Amino acid sequence: MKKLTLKSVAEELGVSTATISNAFNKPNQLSKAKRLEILERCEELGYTGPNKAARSLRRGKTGIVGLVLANSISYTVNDAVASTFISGVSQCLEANGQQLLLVSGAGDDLNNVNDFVDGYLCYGSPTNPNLIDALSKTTKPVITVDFNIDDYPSVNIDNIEACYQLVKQTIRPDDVVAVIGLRLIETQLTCRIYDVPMIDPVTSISRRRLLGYEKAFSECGVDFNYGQLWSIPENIESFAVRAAKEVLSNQPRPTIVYCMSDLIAVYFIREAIEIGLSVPDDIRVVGFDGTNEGQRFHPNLTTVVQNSDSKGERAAIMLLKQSKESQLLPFALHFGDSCPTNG
Amino acid sequence: MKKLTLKSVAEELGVSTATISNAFNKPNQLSKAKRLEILERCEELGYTGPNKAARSLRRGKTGIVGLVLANSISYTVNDAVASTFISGVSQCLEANGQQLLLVSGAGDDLNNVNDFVDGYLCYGSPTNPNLIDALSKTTKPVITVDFNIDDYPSVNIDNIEACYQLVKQTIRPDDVVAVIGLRLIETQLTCRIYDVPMIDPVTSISRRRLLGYEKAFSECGVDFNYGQLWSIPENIESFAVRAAKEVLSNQPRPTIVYCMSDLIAVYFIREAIEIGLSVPDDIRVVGFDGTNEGQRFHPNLTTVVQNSDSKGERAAIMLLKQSKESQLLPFALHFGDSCPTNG
DNA sequence: ATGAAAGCGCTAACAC
DNA sequence: GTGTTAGCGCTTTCAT
Repeated sequence: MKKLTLKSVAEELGVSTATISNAFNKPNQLSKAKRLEILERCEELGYTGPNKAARSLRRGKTGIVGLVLANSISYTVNDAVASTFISGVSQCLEANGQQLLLVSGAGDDLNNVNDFVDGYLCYGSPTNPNLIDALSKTTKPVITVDFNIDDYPSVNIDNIEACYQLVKQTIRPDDVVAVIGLRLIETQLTCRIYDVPMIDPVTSISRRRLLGYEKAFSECGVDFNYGQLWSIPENIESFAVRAAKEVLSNQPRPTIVYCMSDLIAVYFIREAIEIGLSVPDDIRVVGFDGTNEGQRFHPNLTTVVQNSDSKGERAAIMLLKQSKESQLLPFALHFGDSCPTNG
Repeated sequence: MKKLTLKSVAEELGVSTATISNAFNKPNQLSKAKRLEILERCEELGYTGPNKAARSLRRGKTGIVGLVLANSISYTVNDAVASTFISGVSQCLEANGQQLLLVSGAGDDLNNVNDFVDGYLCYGSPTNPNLIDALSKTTKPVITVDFNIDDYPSVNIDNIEACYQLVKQTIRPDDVVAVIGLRLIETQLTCRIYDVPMIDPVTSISRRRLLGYEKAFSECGVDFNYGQLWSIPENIESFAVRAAKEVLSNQPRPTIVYCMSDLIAVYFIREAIEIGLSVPDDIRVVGFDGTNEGQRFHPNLTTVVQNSDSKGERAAIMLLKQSKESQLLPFALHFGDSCPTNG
């Protein structure tokens, strides 16, 4: 069987390549009858239409969107919040006939993908800073989410305000506080943060959350210093459990713990129960994200519900519409059994 | 700034296009000195190397692998088991410099992706049967996972045997049994299955699991008919909760429930506890998959642990190595608190 | 070791 | 309405 190309098919049917191309791409450039006949004969031959790779070379559009993640793909797809974001993105892309290429945030550059994508969505600051550089240099459109690069349009929630409100509505004057953050510093360690310089707030969503907590602590007259602040490098069991154990064994033991993800909160509660504490009676625990698991969990988490899928959808729409205006999305506080309001 | 192409750069440097190409692709086709000089000048100009899309047109390889999912992307990335599979795939692909393109199992065809990928990984039978057709017709290599298409190499676990063993080690002679399956029939409904024809075992992993349960029920002399069999269309809360409620309100109430996913089991237990039952004292619950959440959950699930990430890794390796031999991967039974062994 | 030229498969501009 | 042709950016013979 000979290779099926526009050219070979055109020869076979005795018409020019342009006519075949038009039959597939520009219906009103030729008579309906001829068009239908061509399409039918093509189907007989097994020709499913012009080669998309070649078309993209000519047109300069591939129909593929690159989604640059903060971390490796393998880590990211197992994170409930990120998955929900991807879900929103893909919903929009599927509806618009665009394809989704996942790009690791741990890669060195965009060389292997840049020529295949029409634009980028970036979900969180890539761990490899080279990528930020590559993104700020590319000629393709870029939308950032949960962080910013240069003047690219972005999608965010007001993390500072969310955390501020969360503390305001849960803290009590005599509380001993602990905070478990996520990627507050660039390290692969679970550790307490004393006077280490943290990632800047523009890049780091966690840093912004911390600013919100701190503002409320200070307004409420609650002691908080960086000996009460832990950071874990990734949102996974091993790090979360380790941090939980450290926090729980600290003296005086905290009476309320603010976790920068629901997953951290879930593991924290598990560890607290393990050593015989009652949540929320002995220790109150607050999450962040509003994941399904946090709601399935017992006790159900007090948390900030952010709609990660609509974040994804918005970002994708912005990219497809070439919108230049950044968006600030709403959030909602949810008060579950892990920490009642102070109201 | 003029456009940077192999040609424009070659002119700029006063050498031929082939030389530039060789400098990037075939180091030993030219002197080290010249090569280094060219690379340096290219970097100065901001030329990062030959356009990958054009290269792929010429070479016929893109470095992109298509991962065809059973369902929509948005559904799949939120499924813990599927995410773990994707994780394994991406780990292998990242290590080999390949890119990952996610393809919805609900799409009509592969036309928009086929020319951009070097081959396909298929995780579960696509809901749109057109895709199975498209896959069996493509000239690109295909590896299937958890199901089979024609003679393409595949990766599976022995679902029949796993379920057979699971029942054998948990069932008691006087048990009243219920089974909650996943996609046993093609419908969007949660329902009991009486005499509806189910999807065939070659395509359906759930059907094979059912065969394993049934074999053990029958060997153990436990009654089981399709009035005790429910099916839900997707592995999500709404369907799982509905099925759980139906099962729990059935008379006589089951004493043991086999769920075809850990997620179903988790929701089932939640519902059981909700109506005042004790797990495992009043009702025993068995899952399938061995997800992290199932182990975080209280009570910890009895389940079949399948290593979804190594499944993904194996499948990806097979595709990259062009291996033609199908693989059967091991599984392990885990006995948690949701259902003790009968031994 | 380097350069010239063909062509991967297609689309857009223009000619008829 | 249909055909001819240039060229998207590259790699690969084949000469030199």
